Amino acid sequence: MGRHSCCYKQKLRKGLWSPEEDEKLVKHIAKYGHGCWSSVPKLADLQRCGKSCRLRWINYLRPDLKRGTFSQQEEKLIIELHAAVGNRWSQIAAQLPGRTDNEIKNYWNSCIKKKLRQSGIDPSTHRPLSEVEGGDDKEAMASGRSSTSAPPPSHTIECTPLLQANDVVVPSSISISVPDLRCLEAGSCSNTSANSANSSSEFELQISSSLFDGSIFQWLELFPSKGAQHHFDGEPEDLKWSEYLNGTIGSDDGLLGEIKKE
DNA sequence: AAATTTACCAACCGCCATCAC
DNA sequence: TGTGATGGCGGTTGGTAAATT
Repeated sequence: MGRHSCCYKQKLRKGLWSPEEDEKLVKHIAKYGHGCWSSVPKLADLQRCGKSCRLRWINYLRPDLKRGTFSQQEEKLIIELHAAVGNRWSQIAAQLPGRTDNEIKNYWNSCIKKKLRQSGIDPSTHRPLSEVEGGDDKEAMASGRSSTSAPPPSHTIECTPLLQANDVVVPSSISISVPDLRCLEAGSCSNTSANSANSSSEFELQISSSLFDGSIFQWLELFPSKGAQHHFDGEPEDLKWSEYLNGTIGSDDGLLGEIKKE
């Protein structure tokens, strides 16, 4: 396996996306949807591989992205979810409307980890550093894909409206049945049986939000082909795309409008 | 003011899962 | 059933802005 086949093709650009490329991609998706990602570059006249287009769209161009700094509540939720599911960023991102797994991952690695360590908590195990000292299976638990990372004993956390702060009304309740919810606050850890790797990995998230199913089609329903026209005609070149999209589309009425207010 | 370090984040890489043939 | 193509995910890298010396 290895590399995506389309990446072998010649003349594919890499690195940062130019505004022109962004525009092409957004226009194309607004008009046709992404369909098969591998065909997007050709149809949209982009010298990129489909994978790259997908990533760019998901992480940056999607109109339902929130961006900006994470709120306290979001941060708390990330920590809780990380304690529950480990480095399964996509699952965590699913509970944070408008945030991408990449964004959350970056935030985790650059900020939260540090904060937790400073508070004496091991970011991998969510246990007090004093308990974890010695190294052991530190990363093992957090690495989602590792077969040894099967989450431990089951607990349930209920997250009631967590993201209202930014006018984002999301999951009225998230019920997570997880194997061993690690202690989130130093010293409050009562359950230390963190190594039951063979415990059932039952994990279920119930989310009531219907706003972010991550579908371009949903977006297109909300802004039927209007996106392209409305946003690309005669706009200043130097406008940053993210701001551009978020700002303009977000200010539109409808569900996304509500979500966007920041 | 210049050099160096740190922090942040966009994007790439490689792997796995799934699907179609 | 086997194989290749594709989508998706998590880990990692590299560029750059900000902070510090």
